[in-house]
Amino acid sequence: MKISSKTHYGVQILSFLAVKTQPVSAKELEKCTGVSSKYLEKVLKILSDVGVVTATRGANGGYSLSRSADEIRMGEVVRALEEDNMEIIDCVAKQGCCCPSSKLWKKLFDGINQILDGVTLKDISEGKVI
Amino acid sequence: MKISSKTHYGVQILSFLAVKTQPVSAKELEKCTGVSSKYLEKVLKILSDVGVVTATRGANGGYSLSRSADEIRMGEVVRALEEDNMEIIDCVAKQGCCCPSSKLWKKLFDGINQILDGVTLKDISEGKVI
DNA sequence: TTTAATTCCTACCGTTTTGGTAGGATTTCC
DNA sequence: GGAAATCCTACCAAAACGGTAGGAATTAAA
Repeated sequence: MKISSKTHYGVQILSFLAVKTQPVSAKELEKCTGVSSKYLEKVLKILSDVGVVTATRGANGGYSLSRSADEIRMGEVVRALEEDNMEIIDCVAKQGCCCPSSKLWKKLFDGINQILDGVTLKDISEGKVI
Repeated sequence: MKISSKTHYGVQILSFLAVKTQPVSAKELEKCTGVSSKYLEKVLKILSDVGVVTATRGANGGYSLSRSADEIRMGEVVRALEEDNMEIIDCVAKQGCCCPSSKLWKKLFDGINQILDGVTLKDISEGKVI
C-alpha cells in the first residue's frame, strides 16, 4: 500500500517538464532532483513507452511532454509507473473470485483510480490539488 | 500500491469470525482458508493487539471478534495489517515536504482511508459493499 | 566526417520486504 | 496431569525495490 519512489520521481519529473518548452536531458533532471540520471532514464523510458513523454535522441535531445499538462491525468501516470502493481490484489484482477472481501478491494481500486484520474499534471504544477 | 496477502487473509478471517459466536482456533481457520495456522497466528496477533479480535488462550480457546461486526471499520483493520506501510509515501508522513506532488499523495491517502472507513465488517460479511 | 551529447538496451547487485516455517514456552480447560 | 490452544523468537527463501555499470545506437553540430 505504498507508492514506490519510482512513481514519486516520475511525478516530480513531469511537473518539472510541465514548465519547459525545450527537451530536457536526464542529466539536467539529475541536477534538480538529486536522483542519478541513469535511474531517471529508466523512469522516463516507462513514461515514454506509455506516451506521456516524448524522448528525442542525440545531441540537444532530451525529454518533453507529449501533450499539454492539462491533458495528462495522474491515473495514467501512476498506473504506468506502478506497472502491474495497481490491481491492489490478484483476486480482483482475476475473474470469478467469490471471496467476501473482493468487493471491498474492487471498491478501493476504483476509488483510487477515480481520485488519480481527477487530477491533471497541470493541477499539480500549479499547486491546485485540493 | 498493492494490498499484501496478510491483509487479504486478515479480512477473510474476520468475515469468517463475524458469523461465529464461539472462539475459533487457528487450526480451524486453516481448514477453511487453506493458509497454515502458524501464519494465521501472526495475522491474528496483529488484529488482537489492535483490539479488533480477542484471543482466548488454552483449551477451548481461539479467536473471536472484540466488537460487533458493524462496529469494525475496514480502515482500522487494513491500517493495522499494512502496519507502517499506509503512509503511501514518506514525503506525506513527514512534515515540511514541499514537493509539488505531495498534495496529490495526501489527497490519495485521505481518499483511501475514507473509502475503507466507510465499509464495516458487517457490510462485507453480508455482501453489502457497493 | 568526426565528435559530443544524448537516449536505449542489457545485465548485474545489495538491501528490504514478503510470505512463510519451526520449535518450544506459556496458558487454560477438563 | 494431559491436551489444546495462543504466544514468543528465530530463521529462511523468494521477490521486489532501488539502484549501478557499460556500452550500443542515434543525432546535431563543428
